Amino acid sequence: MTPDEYVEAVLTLVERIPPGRVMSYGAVADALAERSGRASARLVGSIMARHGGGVPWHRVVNAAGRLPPGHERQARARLRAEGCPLRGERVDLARAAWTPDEGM
DNA sequence: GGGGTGACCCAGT
DNA sequence: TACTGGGCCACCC
Repeated sequence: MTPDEYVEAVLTLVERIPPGRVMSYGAVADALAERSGRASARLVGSIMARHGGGVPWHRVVNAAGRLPPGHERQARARLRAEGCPLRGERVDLARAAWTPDEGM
């Protein structure tokens, strides 16, 4: 799998996250690990930073439920509009976490 | 090729 | 809860 295809795989998976649900960067990396061979939360983070436009990037947060630096306001507004459980400035991962197998 | 950086993660303190 | 140290992997000098 080429790096370019890996980017596509990440974006495709992010698009499948249902409204009001979220995945952590690590969860995305882990979910793709089986199919791509490589998994790295940092890698997913950099991919979202560089190619995240065009997908619901606000549904991807870090493992602590904190929103992406520089976009907290935007992300929080969109998540709240989707009914995503928020605890202050972070997502309640216990209730909002989503995994690919839930949607299939 | 070598070294710094980042929308990360986990375990310890 | 917050901070630290180590590991991680692609990107950019």
